[in-house]
Formats: sequence, structure tokens, C-alpha cells
Amino acid sequence: MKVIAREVGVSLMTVSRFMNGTGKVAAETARSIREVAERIQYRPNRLVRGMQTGRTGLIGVVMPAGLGFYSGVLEGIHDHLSEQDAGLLLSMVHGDWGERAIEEERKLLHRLIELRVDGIILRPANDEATALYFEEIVQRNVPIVVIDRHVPKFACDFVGTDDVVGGEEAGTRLLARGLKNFLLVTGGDRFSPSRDRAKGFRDAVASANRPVTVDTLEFPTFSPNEDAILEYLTEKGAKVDGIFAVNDNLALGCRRALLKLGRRIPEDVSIIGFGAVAIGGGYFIPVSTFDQHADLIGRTASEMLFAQIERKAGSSAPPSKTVRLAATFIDRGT
Amino acid sequence: MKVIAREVGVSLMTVSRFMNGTGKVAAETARSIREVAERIQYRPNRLVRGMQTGRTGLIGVVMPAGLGFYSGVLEGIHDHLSEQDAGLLLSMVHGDWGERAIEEERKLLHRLIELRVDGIILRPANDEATALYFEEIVQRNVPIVVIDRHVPKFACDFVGTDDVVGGEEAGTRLLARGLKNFLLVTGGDRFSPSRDRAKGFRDAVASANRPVTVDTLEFPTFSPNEDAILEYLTEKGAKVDGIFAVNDNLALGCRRALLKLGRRIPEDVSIIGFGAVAIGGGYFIPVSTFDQHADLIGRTASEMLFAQIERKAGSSAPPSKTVRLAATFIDRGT
DNA sequence: TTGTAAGCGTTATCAT
DNA sequence: ATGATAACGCTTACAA
Repeated sequence: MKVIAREVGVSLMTVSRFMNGTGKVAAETARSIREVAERIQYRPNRLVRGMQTGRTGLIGVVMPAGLGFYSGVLEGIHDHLSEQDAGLLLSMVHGDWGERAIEEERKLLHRLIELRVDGIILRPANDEATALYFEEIVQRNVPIVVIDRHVPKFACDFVGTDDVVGGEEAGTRLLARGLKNFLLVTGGDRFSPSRDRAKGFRDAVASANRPVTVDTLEFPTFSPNEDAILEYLTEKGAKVDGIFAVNDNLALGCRRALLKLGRRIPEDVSIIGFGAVAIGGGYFIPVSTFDQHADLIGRTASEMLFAQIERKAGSSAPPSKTVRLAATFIDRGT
Repeated sequence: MKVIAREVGVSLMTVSRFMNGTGKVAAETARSIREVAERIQYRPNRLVRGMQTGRTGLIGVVMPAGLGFYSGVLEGIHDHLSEQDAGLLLSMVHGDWGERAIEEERKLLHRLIELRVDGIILRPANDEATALYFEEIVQRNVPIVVIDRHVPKFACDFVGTDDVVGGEEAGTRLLARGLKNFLLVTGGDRFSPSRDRAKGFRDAVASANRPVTVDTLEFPTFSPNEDAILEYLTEKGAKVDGIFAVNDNLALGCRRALLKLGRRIPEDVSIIGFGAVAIGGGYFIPVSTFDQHADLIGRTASEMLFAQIERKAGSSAPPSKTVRLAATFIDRGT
């Protein structure tokens, strides 16, 4: 800017005003500035600008990536951020459990604060101990939106799937087929998506006007142990005719086990998953499932984050908002 | 820092020195500083620090995300950056073709420059017209590593798969089965991975010591048109007994077409894909393929980028390096 | 071991 | 419509 100011013969301020469109600049002056800027390939330093204005234009995103669902969310976030001319600072989390994950996540959040991000979108590693790392964010009044996993102990904006209703619909659909002996495959109760889908399913099945049974298989790591499934199906679960798994990965594990036992899908056993995990054009997960509209979750989260950021200026303190998007059933004939 | 300095009763500089470990600070002073910093939850402003030192600790990554391969690459990059305490600024590209993609990509690169990233990792949208947007990067001497798609017109560090050798191995393996009539399914010649894999395959097959045929089907958008495949297989390609597709998506398209025609895999037709696209735990792409070690590509790219960044200080100008990682065959019995 | 002064590239504020 | 000056939060260079 100094160079431009000198060459054009104006002060730094005139150049600054031209660059960020604040205040009036004479048409003639503007032309010269534009010309010189172009010639010397001037690129404003966004970081310094951020230091001045208090808005860096950077948004921190903390989530496990790689999996289909989260890349969809990430894409939704990214697209909205692009429209807002904001940058996406990505931190991927790996482990899901235990103290280590929490410690790791705290460090990531610290880093984001040190980078002075304008806001944070977070998929929490853990329902527990969240006060620990939310504390600082609250103190500093950093805008934040939580996605996918609801954290009951911390009131802030949340965007996720309507898991309870999704689970209910799964139950209703299996019931409508006249099935009676259900297997519910979950990841345990530690995370809201699994917990809520299971709850919805149980509620729906419990309200059937005929006698039904529901057995539950839990895989706390969300990875289906095929041996355990086989064992269940050959012993206690010999009569199972309907399976709901809280995610597609678990559903696929069941599918493989069933095929191994020679049980036909859906003639002998119906099966429904959740998540519509899909990968680029044409790959196909052979299990009826629910589309969570991942990209929309991401976009919504980003929009809510910006609403918070804009609000900060006005400094009102509205109540936190919880948004749950309906999952859409995808019938793949299983 | 000002607050800490005042409370402890030292100058700003002492605090600064303590914070970044430069110079000596008395043990006693250090204790006090640490204490106050802890109490007031001081977090250094990395952006300002970057402005001063010329290193922001931010790395820009420009690539299409979402697909399995790229999320693997992203993960590799991310892990290395974490180790280096650097931040990952992600820009996702959507369209792959035409002027628009190039324009979009230029804007992204500009943004990264405005953010003063220390370096850039780029999966180029296009082999053509690259000088256009590389020009500025070269002028500004911004460290950059290109991945996946080799850009012949621009000499810079590159990391990708050894596509030619991979294609050769596919050919060799099909030949070893005694097959004679091949179908090569490509995405055309515009991008190096498709082009090179096809070249390798053709070379291998051409060196067979028996008469063979090779037909080629091109899908410039990399999405398999099942009708076109069916048409080919029922007419000209009735005798095809071996298929090599330059990526798994195309291979799966062929698989579906074959199954529809009642051709058995691999009894009637052998098929090999490329890319080992996989998604979280347990999903399974039913086509023999090659693992590109995506995460290693990402990590290597990041390492090479940091080598450049460190070199910048020393300002020597070494030749650019091209690294090609071998793809590993994954036998899935097809 | 600590301090002083200047500077990084930009915007805010108040004046002209 | 333009300018002067201070300020943002930190580091570098030099001095004590």
C-alpha cells in the first residue's frame, strides 16, 4: 500500500479506503490506484486487516473427516463459507474415545483461538467433560455451533439429524411389513445419534398392536464384529426377521452375516441402516437406509454461525437454537 | 502481553521472550509470567506473530474433497501439518473442466496469498492454461507442491502415483491369466493419471507374446455410462475377456453391466480397477484394484512443502522433484 | 537477564 | 475527497 500511495501521489489512507470500499475516492484517483495495484500485483494482507477489524474471516472446523457423512457436512460448510468469502481452517480428529480424544480436542480449540478464528463448528468427541473445553470458548465469547452429536450439558447452537424420528420411522416401516422379532444394532448410549435412533426405534416398536420382541446388540466402537453377529443370529436370534442398525456400517456387517448364513434379504430378514453413506458417483451401499442430508447440515451450521458472528456486534444475547433435519428414507429393497 | 508485563512488573520484551522461548528469562520471572498468563488465559495471537516473522504457520490446500482418494490425501496432509504445528486452510474445488474451473481456482489461490499462507498443496483442475495461475505463485516465490495430476508445463515439486507402472501391472496380470481380448476404460487423455495408466496398460499388453486385441472406451467425465458399456459389450465387445478401468468408479460401472448381461466375473471376464476407494470400516468395493496409498501421498506432499519452506530461508534454488509412489495390487478375486 | 525503540501492514478516528 | 496520527499485538535489533 505504501508503494501504491507513493506512486499515485496520495496518502496511505486513500489507498486503504479504495481497497476496502470505505468512504469516497475520486474516480480519477481510483483509476490510478487500481492501475498501480494491478501492475505491482498487490494483494491485501487479510491477517493484518483481521487484526484491525477484529474479524479474520477464518472459521475453525473440528470434525473427524474421511467418512462419507462428514465429508458431506464439510462440503456444505465449505460452500457457505466460500459465499461469505471466509476461510476454512480444518482440524481433523481421529480417536473418538477416552481422555486422549478430549485432550487432543482441547489443544485444537486452543490453536483455533490463537488463530483468532471468527467462529467454530465442532463435532464433539465426547458427550462428557465438555464443560472443560467449552469453558474457555464461552468466556471468550467465541461463536460456536455444535453438529451431529448433541451435548446436553452445554447450551449452544446445535445442528443435527432428527434421530429420534428417524429411528421411529425405521421401526414403523419394519412393523408395516408385519415383522415381529427385531434386532436393534447400536453403538451404545454414549453418543446422541446412536442413543436417539435406538430410542425412536424402541418407542415405535413398543407401540405395535401385536406382540413383538426386540433384542439389542451393542458395538461401542461402531465397527460390527461379524463373529458376534453370527453367534447371535445362530443362537438367540434364530427367529429374527427385522434388523435396524443405527448406521450403514453396522447394517452392512449384519448383511454379510446374514448372507453367510444363507438367510435371504428381504425374504427372510428385512434390514435398514442409517446415514446413506455414499462415495463419489455410483458406488452403492446395498442396504435400505436414511439420507441425513449431510451437506445441508453443514450449510445450516455455517449459516447459524454467521448469525452469531453478526449478532456479536449488536451484542444481544438470544437463546441457543437446536435444529434437527429430518432424515429421508431410501428404499433399496432390503 | 501488556497486561502480563504490567502485573509481573517486567517489560513487554521479557514476556515476549518467555512466550516464544527466545533468549533467557530468570526462573523466578518465568514462574510469575506463566502464572499470570494462565490466570488471564492468555493466548498468543498467531496471526500477528506471523506478520512479524514472515511465517503464518498456515498451509493452503486446494483439492476436490469428498471422494475417498482425496480424503485419504487430506488426512495425510493434515497429520503431518499437525505434527508441524501448522494450520490447514482448505479450499475445495468442484467442477473439473473448462474455463470456469480455472477461474475459480485462480481466485482460491489469490485468497490463499492474501492469507499469506506459508505454502500451497494443489491438485490442479486442469493440465492446460496452468501458467496463468502459476505465474503469480512463482513470482511471489510461494512454496507449492502439486499432487495427483502432473502438469507438464510447470516445473515444480510433484507427488503422485506411479500410474504408468500401475497400468503395466494391470496389463501383466490380465495377460498372466491367458486373456486375449481387452477392454480399456479411461477418462480420456486430458489428465495424467488416466493417460498414464492407459499408456502403461497398452505397453504391457502390446508386449505379449501372443495375439491380443485392445478396445478403448472413454468417459471424459469419469462417470461410467452404463448404456454405452452395455452397447459395447453386446456388439463389438462380445468376446472381451479382460477389462482394465483407470479408476474404481469406472470399473464398478463395467461390473454392473457385466452382471446385467449374465457374464460371470471372473470366469467369463476378469476386471481390474484402480484407486482402492474405500470408506470407513468395512465398506467394500467388489473389484480387484490398486491401492494408491493416498495418505502417504498427502504426507509426502506436506513434507516436501516444508522442505521448500525451510529452504526459502537459505535461498538456494534446487531443481524440482517428482515423487511417484507405487500402487499396490489388491486382489479381490475379480 | 532485561529494557528501549522501531517496525510489520493495515484500519479507526478525527481533522481538513 | 483526502490526510495525519494513533493503534492493533507482537518481534527484531540493539543497548544496558
